[in-house]
Amino acid sequence: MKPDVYAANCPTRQILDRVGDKWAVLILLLLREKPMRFNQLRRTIEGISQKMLSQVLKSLERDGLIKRRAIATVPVTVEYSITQLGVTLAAAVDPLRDWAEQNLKDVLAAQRRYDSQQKEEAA
Amino acid sequence: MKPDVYAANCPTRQILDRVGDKWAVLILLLLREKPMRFNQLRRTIEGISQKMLSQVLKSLERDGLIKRRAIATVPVTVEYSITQLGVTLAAAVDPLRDWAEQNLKDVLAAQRRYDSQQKEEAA
DNA sequence: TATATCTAGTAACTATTAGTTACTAGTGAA
DNA sequence: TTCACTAGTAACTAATAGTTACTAGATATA
Repeated sequence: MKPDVYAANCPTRQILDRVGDKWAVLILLLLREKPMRFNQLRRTIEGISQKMLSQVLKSLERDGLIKRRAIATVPVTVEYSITQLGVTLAAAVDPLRDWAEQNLKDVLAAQRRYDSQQKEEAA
Repeated sequence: MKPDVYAANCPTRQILDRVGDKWAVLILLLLREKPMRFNQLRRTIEGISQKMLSQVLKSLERDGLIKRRAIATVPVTVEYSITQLGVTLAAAVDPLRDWAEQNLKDVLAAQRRYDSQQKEEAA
């Protein structure tokens, strides 16, 4: 049976929503490079708050995309790393990032066209 | 110069955010199949409200991913269709949808594992 | 000896966004 | 006469995102 992403109860849609999380994707791509600690992630990802980082890490761990390892140092450090499942998701995100980089100019141009059109109509 | 998606001001991140929009992706994939009217979209995509549909259609049009065409019928009908740029974005989203369909079981299993683990620790 | 900094978060609060519901106006059908 | 259809918009509420202050124990700095 083929899943219908347009049905509200479709679980595939839940996963698309999760990928839609702006921070989740960034964290996943970062952890693919190398494991990182909490504050290390916070410093690297500009604009993320402690709360959101904590929240998103938890949900990524819940989904089996990353794993959390507490190391008995003083103070305790926690290392986050990507799982095999996470690696495959990150790979599926790559085409999207590439698209964004390649088509950024076109999108910005379209926005400018649209905005000036709107201004004209308002006048 | 390589864009840094981890920098807050990176325009590529803006595009990732837009793709992150749960409704936008669904609409894009639908319009790739065939052009559709406003209420037709609303009926097909379960759970979307008039307001969100209107909002998302507007921003997709602004980004040059879809185009809007008003047809002089009575009452006026409006047809939305995907642009060439939109087609390329939809293609970049495909691997993601495929990933979701293929790995849904693993993700749900990971969630169950995590949740029962948490319950244990709470007890 | 105080003071600041580091660790990984949590709690309380505010701001922003998502979603709900009712409404527009003109026409055709039951 | 009342309902349904078209494509939205406006006002409101609910949910989520983001901000800020705080925890506790140790180490470095002045």
